[in-house]
Formats: sequence, structure tokens, C-alpha cells
Amino acid sequence: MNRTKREQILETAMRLFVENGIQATPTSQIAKKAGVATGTLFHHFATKEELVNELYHEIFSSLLAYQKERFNPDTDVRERLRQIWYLDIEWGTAHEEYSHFLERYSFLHYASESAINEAHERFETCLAAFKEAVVSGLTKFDDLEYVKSHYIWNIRMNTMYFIAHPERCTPENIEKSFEIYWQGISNA
Amino acid sequence: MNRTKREQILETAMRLFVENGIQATPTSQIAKKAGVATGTLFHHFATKEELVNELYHEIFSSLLAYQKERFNPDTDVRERLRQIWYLDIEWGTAHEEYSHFLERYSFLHYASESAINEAHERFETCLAAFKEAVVSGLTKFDDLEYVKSHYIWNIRMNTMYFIAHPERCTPENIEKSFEIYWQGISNA
Amino acid sequence: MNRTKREQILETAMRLFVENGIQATPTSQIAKKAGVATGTLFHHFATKEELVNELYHEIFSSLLAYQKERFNPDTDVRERLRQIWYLDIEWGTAHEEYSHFLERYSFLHYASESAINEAHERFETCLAAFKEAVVSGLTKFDDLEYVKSHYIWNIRMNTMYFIAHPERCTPENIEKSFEIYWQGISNA
Amino acid sequence: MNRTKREQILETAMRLFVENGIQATPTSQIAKKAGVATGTLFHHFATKEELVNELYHEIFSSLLAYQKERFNPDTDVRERLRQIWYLDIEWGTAHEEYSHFLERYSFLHYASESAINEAHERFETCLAAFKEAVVSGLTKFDDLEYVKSHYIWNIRMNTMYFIAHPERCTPENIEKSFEIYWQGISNA
DNA sequence: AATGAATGAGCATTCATTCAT
DNA sequence: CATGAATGAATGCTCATTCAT
Repeated sequence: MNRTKREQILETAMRLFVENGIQATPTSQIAKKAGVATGTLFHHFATKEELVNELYHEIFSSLLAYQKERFNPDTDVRERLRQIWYLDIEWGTAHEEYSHFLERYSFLHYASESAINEAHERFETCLAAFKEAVVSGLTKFDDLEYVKSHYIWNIRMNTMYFIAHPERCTPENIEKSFEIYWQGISNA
Repeated sequence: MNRTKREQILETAMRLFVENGIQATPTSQIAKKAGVATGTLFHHFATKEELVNELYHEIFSSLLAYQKERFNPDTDVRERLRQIWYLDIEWGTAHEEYSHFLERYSFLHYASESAINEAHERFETCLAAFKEAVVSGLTKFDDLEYVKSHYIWNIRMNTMYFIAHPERCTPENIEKSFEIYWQGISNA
Repeated sequence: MNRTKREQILETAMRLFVENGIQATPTSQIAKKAGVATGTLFHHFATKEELVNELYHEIFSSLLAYQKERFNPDTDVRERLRQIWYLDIEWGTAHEEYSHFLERYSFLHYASESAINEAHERFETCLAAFKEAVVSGLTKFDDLEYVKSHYIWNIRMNTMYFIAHPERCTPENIEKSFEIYWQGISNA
Repeated sequence: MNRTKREQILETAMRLFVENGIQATPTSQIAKKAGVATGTLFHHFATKEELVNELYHEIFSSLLAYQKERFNPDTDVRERLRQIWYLDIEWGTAHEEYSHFLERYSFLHYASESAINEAHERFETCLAAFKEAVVSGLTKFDDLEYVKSHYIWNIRMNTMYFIAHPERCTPENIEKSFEIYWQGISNA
């Protein structure tokens, strides 16, 4: 029962955060729509912020787990970035709500996008590929931060695009989207 | 004196919105830091939303004016997009606060970025270039919406990057940033 | 011009007070709809209350003047009350807005209906008739206050009724309404 | 404890509404004088209007219950109206504050006294008697609306009178007041 | 663990009134 | 006289959080 209520709260919160925004969603509304008392919400999460962060960590862990399971590190840089690109889009379009929540969350913690950056830094595999690309002169711009930022904004844009247009989310279009990314950032 | 108070309010509001977020900035704080009474704020702007929108329109008009003055339409598509890219980055880095405000504003009106999209649509010159590029098969992806979205997210990313790293905001790097954009999206 | 603006304010105020209630009508609205500046309103009337009272006195004077002009004192008590009854209804139905304003006003100053009572006391003719009726034993209830209150509430009720149903405001019905009043209060 | 706070709020609100008027009584004052936090008031009543309506319904239900318990329908029209007259005055003078509140409330919902009219319509017994009186030609004026309005204003007037002069609220005077009412309206 | 009544600082907004021009 | 920008106390209402049961 414990886990159940906790999960009800998390699910409801995510849905409402995505629909109306995090700041615009009162905890009272979350509790009501989750079918629990307001006290119950604060029994499981000391503050609203903790609830938000908890949600973020669960979602981000899910993304990490998804990628770690499927990632093959024994490939060249381009292929590794291609893998990550595909995994991000696959996971993102398969979990529309999570993707929208991550957008909301990263904006709330907007301050030189450090939050979302930090997050990605935890996925060392990803970071390693960027570093290797930069160091080996594969990128037009030899600043790691630029390369990371460029990836993040582009993967966000593409994920949002494919979520908004599911009918265009075909293997060819995803491949094309990666080409657009790669031919842009790489030294032709 | 009229213009002065009104302007004090607008300036203070923008600063606070950028620092703390629009939703997180109380009108009372704006009034206090602007050195006016709360009633004065509501004398000039009927609601907080009107103040926010007024700010948006003033800033957006400034951007539009800047670009219209400098844009030379008698060039090929790539050159026109290159001009817009430069103008966006020039204006954006010269008005850091405006850029941050636009980020805040467009997120508040977040609905698959429609707000910022619509806004850009008003700059017909820009839109025409995208259309021409798509129609004449210059782009890898022949969907106008993709091309617009791709531009917007990339120009936002680059503007934020150059604001965060002013020392790297050199002609060569801007040119490089455009190359990254253009070699990505175009059918090179 | 002075008198004009003042009158515009008074007229507009009355209309708005009747439509929306006195407390619910902001002075700013009165000024705007009257086409004058807020400062102008307070130039002519020091406070909102003064404006309200001024309106009351103008209207009440109008009623008084109307009645004094037409009243014939050389008749018996019943006939004098009948005259007042008719004059009240004639004036009240001919000036619907004034009647509604008086209702609003007397309610605002509601406190054992003293306001409206006092007002009527100034019309000595009326008061004298009540006194005579009571003293000479013509009324069922020998309390002057009862007789006054009874008259006031009944004349208000009848005025409102005839305003709401102008098609029934015929000489016969007015006569009937007086009969209802008189046969009630008098020692038939 | 729950019921207690809610009741404290209702009681305090009624007292203040009667003393100062509904519009002139801030919710903050109600909360303070009731000894609760402002949030508590809005926990029990979503809006000030809801609080006002709740008060009205509680009071009106009390009146209805009082009358339904005591009313004997097996009597002629005059006797039935006489019963209602007595019940209204008994209840009204026994609950002065309720009576004053009803005056305040019905004026706030002022629109040719429809609110108080509607309310009485719910007491079908009362309405039925009026209808029977009109239809059987017992009244001087054969318009049901007139008869209802006439009753309402007269019972209000008499209730207010007996509240203001409790020493005159004797059986003989109440009987006399009914005679004044009845000999007026009826085709004696 | 779960509840939900209670809290009160905080918020957007209103409005009668003032005063410099 | 007329103006309307400026004022700021006051208002109805919100919401994250607490706590007794």
C-alpha cells in the first residue's frame, strides 16, 4: 500500500507538471487527483521540491538504464554518437511524458542549463564520446562545452519534433536527423 | 515623468524576470525595486500578464527593427540565412538580458514552442528563406516545420553559448557556428 | 462647462449606482463613463460619500418640490394621504431611476431605516397627516412610528410594483392600491 | 473541533454582516474575530459568496422547518395566511439576527426582490394560499404577483417593527398587525 | 502510515483619494 | 477648473507545509 500511494503521487504529479507546468501545479491538486490526503503527500516527500527531484531522478535513471543496457562501446566515435542519438530518440518518443517533464524540469533549474548538463555528465559514456571527438579533431569547433550544448539542444529539438509528429518518426527520418546533426558538428 | 516610471517598471521587471523567472517574481517586488507603489504598476499595466506581454512586444519589436534595417534581400538563400544568423547572434549577444527574457517568455508560453515559432513567422523574410530552401530541395529534410524548429533551437543554443562565453564570440567562431548550422541542415 | 461636468458626473453616477449598486461602483468607473478625469470628480465632490449624498439631496428635493407644488392641504386626512400616495406613485413611476436610487441609498444607510424616516420627516405635510390620523383614532394601531413605517414600506412596494409592471399602472389600479393601503391601516 | 471552527466562522460572519453589511465586511475581519486563520475560512468556504449563501441556506432552512412543523393546512384561506403571518413574526422576532441577515441578503441579490420571492416560492403552502385567495376573488387586486409582493414587504416591515419594539410585540398587537394586512388586501 | 483541518505569509489586484502640472 | 499619474492600504484568495488524531 505504501509503494502504491507513493507511486500514485509520482504519476499524478508528473502528469500535472507536464500539463500545467511545475510551478503552476499546487501540491493540493496533486494529492486530490492522486486520491490521497495532502498529509500523505508530505509524508512521502518532505517538500514539493523533493517530489520534483525524486521524479527527475526516477526518470533520468530510467533513461540511463535504457541506454546502458543497449549501448555497445566497441565502435568508433561517430557510431557511438549515432547510438546515443538513436537511444535518446527511441526512449524519448516512447516516453513522451518523461520527455516533456525533463523539458519542464531543466527549465525550472535554468541557469546556464547546468542542471541538464550535469545530468548528462553522469552518463560518462556519452561524455567520453564527446571528448574523444573534440580531442581527435573530428569537430568543427574544438570546445567541449560547445559540442555538448550543441548535442543537447539538438537532441531535445529532435525528440520534441518526433513526439509532435509521430507519423514522421521513421527509421529513415531518424537517420536523416542524425545526419543533420553529425554533418553539422563534424569536420565533414 | 510618466515615461520614466513606466520605463523603470519595465526595466526592473525584465531584470527580475531574467534573474528569478517570471512566475517566481511577485509584482510587489517589481514595484518595490522599481521604486514605485504597487498601484502605479497596475496603473500602467492592467495585469501582470499585460506587463509581461508588453515587455515581450517591446523586445521583439527591437529585434525585428534591428534585422529589417540591416537585411539585404538580394542574395541567395544560404546568404540570406547567414545574414539572419549573424543578425540574431549580434542582437542577442548585444542584448543579453533581452535574450534571456525571450527564453523565459517562450517557455512560459510553452506549447511545443508555438509562441516563439509564431513570433518568427512574423518576420516574413526569415520564413521566406526557409520556404525557399525547403522547396528548392536545399535541405536534407523537406519539412518546413523541421527546418524552422531546427533553426530556432540552434540559434537559441548559439546565442546562449556566445553570451556565456563572450571571449569566444569572434567573427571566426560565429562563422564556424553558421557553418555547423548550414552544413547540418543543407544538402551539402 | 463647470455645471456641465458636474451634471455629467451626477447623471452617470446615478445610472451606475442603480445598475450595479453604490458600493460596487468605483469612482474611477463613474469618471470614465462620465468622460471626465478622476481628479475632476474629486474636484466637485470631496469624497464618494459626498457625491452619493449630493445625489440623494437633489433627488429628494425634486420629490419634495413635486409634491409641494401639487398638494392641496385643505382636505380631510384620508384625502391628504390619498394625495400623497398618488404623488409618490406618479413621481416614482415617472422617475424610475430616482426610485431605484432611493432604494439603494436607503439600504446603504440601513439602520432601523432611520435615514428614510428622517427624510420623510422633513416633509412636514406628510408627517402632519399621519399624526392627525393617529391622534384622531383613525388608525387601527395608535403608534405613529408604526403608521409611518407602514406607509413607507407600502409606498415603496407599490412604486416598485408599478415600475416593474407599467401596463398595470392605471388610474383604477392606483386607486385600488390606495384602497388596499387605507382599508388596512384605517379603522374601517 | 471541525464543526466548531466552521460554526465559529458562520456565527461571526452573520454578526458582522448584520452589523456592517455584507459587502463592507472583509473576510479577514471575519477570520480574525472568529479566532481562526484566513486560510481556515477558505478551507471551509471556497469563496466569500459561498459563505454568504451557506448562511442564507442554513437560516432559510431553519425558517422553513419552523413553519412546516407548526402549520395546520386544514383551515380556510384567511386562517392559513394568519398562521403564516404569526409564524413569520414569531420566528423573525425570536431570531433577530437571522431576520436582519435575510434583509441584507435579499437586498444584495436585489433585482426586483426576486431572491426573497423565489425563496418564499419554495414554501409551497404559502404560495398555495396566495393563489387560492387570488383565484377565489378574495383579494382586491387579482394579480398573484401583487399579492405576494404585498405580503412580503408587509411581513418584513412588521417583523422589523416588532424587533425594534419588543415591548409592543404582544398577542393583541400581532393580531392587530394581521388585521391591518388582511383588511387591506382582502375584499372585505 | 494516513488523514485533512488548520495555518499565515504571500499574491495579484482594487480603489478612494492626492497633487503636481 | 481640469487632468491623470501616483499612491498604498486593503481585499479576496492561494498554497506549501504542519500536526493532532
